Amino acid sequence: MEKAQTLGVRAQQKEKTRRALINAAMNQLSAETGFSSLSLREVAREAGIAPTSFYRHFRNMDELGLTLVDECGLTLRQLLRQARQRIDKGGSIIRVSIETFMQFVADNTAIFRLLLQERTGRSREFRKAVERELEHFKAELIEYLRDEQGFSALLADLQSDAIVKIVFSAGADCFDVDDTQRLQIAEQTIQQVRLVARGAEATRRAKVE
Amino acid sequence: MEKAQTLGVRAQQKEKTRRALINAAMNQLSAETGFSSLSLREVAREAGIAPTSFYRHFRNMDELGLTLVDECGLTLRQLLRQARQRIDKGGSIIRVSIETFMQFVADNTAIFRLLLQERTGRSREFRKAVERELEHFKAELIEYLRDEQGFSALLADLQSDAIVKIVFSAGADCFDVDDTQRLQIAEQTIQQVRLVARGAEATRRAKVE
DNA sequence: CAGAACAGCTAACACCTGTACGCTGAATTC
DNA sequence: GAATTCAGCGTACAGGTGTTAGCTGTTCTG
Repeated sequence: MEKAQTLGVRAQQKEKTRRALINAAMNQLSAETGFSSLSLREVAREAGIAPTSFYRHFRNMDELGLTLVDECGLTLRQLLRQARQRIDKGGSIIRVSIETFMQFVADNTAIFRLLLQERTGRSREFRKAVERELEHFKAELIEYLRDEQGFSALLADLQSDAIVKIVFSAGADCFDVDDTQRLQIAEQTIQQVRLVARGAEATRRAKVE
Repeated sequence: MEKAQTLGVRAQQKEKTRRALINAAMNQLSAETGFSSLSLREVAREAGIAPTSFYRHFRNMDELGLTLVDECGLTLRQLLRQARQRIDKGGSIIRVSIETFMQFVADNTAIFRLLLQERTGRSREFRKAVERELEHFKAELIEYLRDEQGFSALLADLQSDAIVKIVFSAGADCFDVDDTQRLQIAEQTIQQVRLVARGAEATRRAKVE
């Protein structure tokens, strides 16, 4: 709204169809097909524009894909940051974070699948982009473990890397699963993260003594 | 050899071109493209047969893909089982298993990528197939933790699930990486698995007391 | 208000895709 | 040795793909 007025009718409209393209891509992703086998023409069709008009917004499909990856990571991180603020009113940080994460996966299955899928597939550029997102999570977790929990830099790194791996893998487990099963997975993941935390704690003690 | 004689010239030749198709698919996988965007025609071309002859061996590309997944899981499991036997002559089971695993990933990058990629993508049937492979690993690990290490069923399950997640995620980290970096990743993974093991140990103690 | 900018369009291109059909020649069977 | 089986082939079709070139009408700019 506020930006729209300063943007002019034209740019406003352009942004609108850009969103339409992004949404169309996300919709087609939620079907059975992966991003790599989805076509410029079909995306354009669903967005309601001519195939050739696609190029007014993205140089090719890959550019659209990278946009999707960026957006997905961004919104997920925002969500988790909000969740962490809610913790100050009491509650386990592990539990709240993981439950938030799982809720995100359930709500945005298609786009989260893109994230996980392109982590191992497609072009190197895609993989780098996803890895960058995972690094963001890891970095925030490291900061927390070091500053709030007093872990050494090395142990914080090792620990958070393991946790990110466990949590994102658990996210992948949620794809073909109903709500109650998802809650079970969340519960299991919480316990696993606690396992790691406990191991790190034990390691710290062993080194201090 | 021994089977070839009883198999007849004809069946022998058929098996040969079947392998050619499988190898062709693996080769094309090692390029940049994922399995979903790889075409029957190109695979047939690389295998040196006419496109239509493909159907003499597989009903469609998906059937070929599932074959690939099965084979990959099978050889990896055999490798790990061999590794575990070598352990009896001394050496940490964690270290030997993970180093074997990482070596496999380095040698069979293309097909391992298929495994990880189809875990989150494509048809439900593919995902189920990959999940089945992961379950096999988990099951063997559970057995070891329960019988040899004396963990409770619940704790063994929790622990091995976490370990499989960590190790396979680490495998994904090896894609765009040279040999020395891969060794670093292996080292880090070993420490992380030990973290989990230590956490599980601490949990067991806490429950006993 | 004239002129530039530009999102979106249509038409057309060269190419690739999966698959149906029917044939051929060698291996197999009886 | 005649009959059958069947892996592999060539042809052909209908439909999809990305991308180029050039037009149109609206919005923005000076």
